[in-house]
Amino acid sequence: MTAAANHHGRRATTRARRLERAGIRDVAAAAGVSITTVSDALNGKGRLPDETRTKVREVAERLGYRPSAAARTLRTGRSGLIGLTVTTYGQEPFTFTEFAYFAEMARAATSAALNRGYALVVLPASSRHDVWSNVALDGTVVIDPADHDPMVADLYRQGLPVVSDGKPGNCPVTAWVDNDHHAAVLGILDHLAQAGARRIGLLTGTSTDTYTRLSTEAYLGWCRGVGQQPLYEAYPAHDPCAGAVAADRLLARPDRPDAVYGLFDPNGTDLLAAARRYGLRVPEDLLLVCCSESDVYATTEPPITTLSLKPRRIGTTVVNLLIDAIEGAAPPTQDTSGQLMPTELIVRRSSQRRPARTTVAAPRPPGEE
Amino acid sequence: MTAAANHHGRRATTRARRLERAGIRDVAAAAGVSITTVSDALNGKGRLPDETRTKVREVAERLGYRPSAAARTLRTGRSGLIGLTVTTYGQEPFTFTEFAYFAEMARAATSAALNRGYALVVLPASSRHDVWSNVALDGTVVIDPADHDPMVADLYRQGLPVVSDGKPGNCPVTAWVDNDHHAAVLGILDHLAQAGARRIGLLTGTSTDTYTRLSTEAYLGWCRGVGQQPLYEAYPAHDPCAGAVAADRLLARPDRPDAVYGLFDPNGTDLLAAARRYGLRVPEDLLLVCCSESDVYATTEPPITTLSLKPRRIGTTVVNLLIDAIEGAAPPTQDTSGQLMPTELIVRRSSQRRPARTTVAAPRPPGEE
DNA sequence: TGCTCATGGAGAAACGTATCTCCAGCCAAG
DNA sequence: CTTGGCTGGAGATACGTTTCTCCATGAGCA
Repeated sequence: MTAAANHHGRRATTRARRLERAGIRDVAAAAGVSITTVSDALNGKGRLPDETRTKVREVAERLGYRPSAAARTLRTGRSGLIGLTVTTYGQEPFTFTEFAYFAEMARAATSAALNRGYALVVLPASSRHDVWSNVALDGTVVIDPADHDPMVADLYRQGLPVVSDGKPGNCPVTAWVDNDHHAAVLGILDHLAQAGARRIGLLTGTSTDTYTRLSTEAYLGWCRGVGQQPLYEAYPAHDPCAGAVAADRLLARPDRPDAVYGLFDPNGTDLLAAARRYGLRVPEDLLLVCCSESDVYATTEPPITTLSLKPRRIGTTVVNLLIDAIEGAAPPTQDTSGQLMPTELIVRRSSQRRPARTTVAAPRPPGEE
Repeated sequence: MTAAANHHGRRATTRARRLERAGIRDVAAAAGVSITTVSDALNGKGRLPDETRTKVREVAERLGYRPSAAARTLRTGRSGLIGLTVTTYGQEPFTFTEFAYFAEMARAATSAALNRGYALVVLPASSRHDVWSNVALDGTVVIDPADHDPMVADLYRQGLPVVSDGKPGNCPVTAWVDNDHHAAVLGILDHLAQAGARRIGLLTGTSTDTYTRLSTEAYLGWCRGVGQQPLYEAYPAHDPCAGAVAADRLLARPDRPDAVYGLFDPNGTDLLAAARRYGLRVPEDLLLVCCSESDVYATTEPPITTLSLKPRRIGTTVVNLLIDAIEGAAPPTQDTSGQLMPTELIVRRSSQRRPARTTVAAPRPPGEE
């Protein structure tokens, strides 16, 4: 008695109880071949004549056979699943301020993964350890890991490939990708200075993530270099209301800036509203730039110059690096390799001061134009 | 010789080859108990004194034991994974126009799933059959299923619970949730009429999805009811450029509407821009409402009245219904049960005509106020 | 003493696949 | 006639759990 027949007998007795899906054994029995042959035929392995292959495939199709992903994963050690880890504030996954960025990035990452036969699982960075351990991952993408992130360290220790979006603070990862935030900020400040700005302000965040830290440092360094007094307001970026308040505060200062760069997506509208309250015209009295992926800034009045972090490119790169690591089965190297991606400044009217069309006198005449 | 010891011996010989994670057998051996005891201790089952439980847990912790999700899934038949199926246009998952809606909905769905111990897997609705069959799902959420959706039918046939966001055209699902689009559109049209509108136009889509169809039908029905000539322009909603063109076309008509409702998120800015081109003031010359989840319409000039579909509530409901079906193990009933969720109209200045503050004469005096 | 129960825990059978090992048959070359 | 290689395919094992079944022990009770 063959194993298949044996199984079939057992299966037949329990069939009445619950609806059972056809397994590889059923296909083997129906095709009159062994399990090995079925597996080889369907997976294109082994040495089989095409005749046998097509016959097995027909039978499998007829029975509506779907291989068990769980069994395959158990056997091969590969699940085809990639974790997408997002930072959480409170109950919600991913922050409000990073919303557009995250959505674009996740979309690109999803596409890239699917193109290579993987699927993405969205997981929270903190807590819910139960969920984490319940899903078999081949690797993980971490967005904006915190300094000394315990979760990342834990994953890495388990031998799981980890690629982060954002240079990791102080935890080992297989690889990382990040924007060149330093260069981006310097570029914006130079752009504003060329447009005539003399006192450039910054709207920044209070959190310690890499993006905020690097950007603020670049700003301070630039100020030091050109001898400008730093003018900035920081607020908790995850609080959507705090941004408007901070924007107001920045423009209410006695040493009011004549240009502002806002690090977060909603800063553009917040600053525009604040400027309106103080009767400041943009760009005549106030130059504006903010970091955003949203295209609403193309249609605001006036349109606002934005810095795009190109999240699509980042999402694609991160996933491809991760899958390379998974399939290369390269043991995570000690010296983690990083990659800096360029950003894109989309110049619109809010940061361009043309020869005044009206008779308005700018706070300072554009000296270095 | 016990099975554990036997295993341990075998394991020891191969240890040198690859880094092996501790399995349940290793924990059992180290704790001096059986595999059964370890499993029971860690899962809170069986009859064990607390003493044994804590000891086993300590040993497991010390060895860094992580149960294999694949093995557990294979054994229990539950993966804790829920598919989130998104429609695709071309290569990209989820459409551009549904972007904010989808992002919010997905976020809520992710939270809801995690709260109940499940994780979400993002999957494309079309093609990539290989990826689909490679992941063990407990159930699937389908966003906006197409009429006679073959994928949904296939999933359902396999006995997998399927819950859809959007009333399914003609395919069986376990349950569905949708907004009351009919009531929403009627509410908006009444709102506009009360604000003085006499010729309400509609910016709609050319696709056949439920949302577009129901909304358009409601509009046409309303027009018939009040005896207004329908004024609408339809465009392919997945093309971001086509919207601006359609908005322009609608306002360029000889029988130009004095109020417009736009079905899609970008319609608000598109219509505002078009109105500006034609020298129409909002709301004095043109009342505006659009369906959007974006809060940028709170800060446009003027702020635009929007209809929110409350995607968060939908995402949460859909996931909870699905998990109920999964855990209730209720066999999918033939008579699929649906649920209508209310929408929310956020009234802003663009749809309100107050007693004219300036000396402007509105196209028609607000007769029915 | 003999019987019943409750307690604590061990053994072993699955779950459904991939794959390693090995065998039978056949044909050609020595 | 023997040997060796190639073809087509069968058997059996392992992946790491969960869980069903069952046994040993000791206490309580007649």
